[in-house]
Amino acid sequence: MSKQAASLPVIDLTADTPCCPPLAQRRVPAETAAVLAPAFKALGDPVRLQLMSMIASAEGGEACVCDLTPAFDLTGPTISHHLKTLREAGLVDAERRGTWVYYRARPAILRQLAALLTVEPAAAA
Amino acid sequence: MSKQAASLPVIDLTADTPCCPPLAQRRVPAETAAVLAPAFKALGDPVRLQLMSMIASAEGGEACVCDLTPAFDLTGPTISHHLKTLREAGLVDAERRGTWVYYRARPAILRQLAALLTVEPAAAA
DNA sequence: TCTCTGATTCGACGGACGTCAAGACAGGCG
DNA sequence: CGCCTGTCTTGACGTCCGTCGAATCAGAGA
Repeated sequence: MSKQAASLPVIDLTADTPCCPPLAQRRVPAETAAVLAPAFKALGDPVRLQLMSMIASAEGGEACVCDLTPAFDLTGPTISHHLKTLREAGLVDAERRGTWVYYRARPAILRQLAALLTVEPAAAA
Repeated sequence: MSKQAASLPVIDLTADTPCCPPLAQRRVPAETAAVLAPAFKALGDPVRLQLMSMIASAEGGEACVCDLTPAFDLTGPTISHHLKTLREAGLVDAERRGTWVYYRARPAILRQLAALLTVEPAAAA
């Protein structure tokens, strides 16, 4: 899914307006599923889930690769690969400032994913 | 039948009490990531995302495999395989009634995943 | 009991994924 | 300029994933 944005029906994941009602409310159309599934897939790895959390919860809203890498028993290239996956899924943004590269979360898509998974508190009681 | 908990550090995904603060609020520990990542991974396929939605949004809260299968251009065994994946991820429950098998969503884990992805409306503006 | 239908399991195949070592690129500093 | 540090890309390897056809299992009904 490296070229996920290249030829798929585009849904603007950066928009602040939610594109989709909750998954449990209306059946998710195939095009929506094709666009959002890669984002869930990107979160479907323990390392990437932790990376995402470290970035999103970092002070100032951004985290340096140099702080991320030593938190795992993995090589630099592997962490870089996971960060690229998160980037291509639209979950984070990267910016180089001098020697270091900083990653920043994209809250809009996180909100969309959360909205999709939302279930009414009493819906299943 | 959810064997997903076979050898992992157990977090009770069926509990109604949320186990985790939002991903953007506190760094997700490795054990939590190891438990929740498989659930995201299970949703990381367009077919399973649609299956999940069809089940969760079905009237009566449950859907028959016989209604699910013809909605895709896939063979029965393939759909069955995807349903098994959702089952092992703890996202759905299956029950056989006579000839047919019915699937039902597990709202508790959906709520946990949604809670994990929650970001404060103004937190990142 | 035998058969028919619905659903799952088994075995196999091609492709994608996670990981690493080695090399390339970018920017700061003598 | 040349070196050093930090990050990314490349190429490779083994494993897991999505899909199918064929076989198997579970109930219903004649």
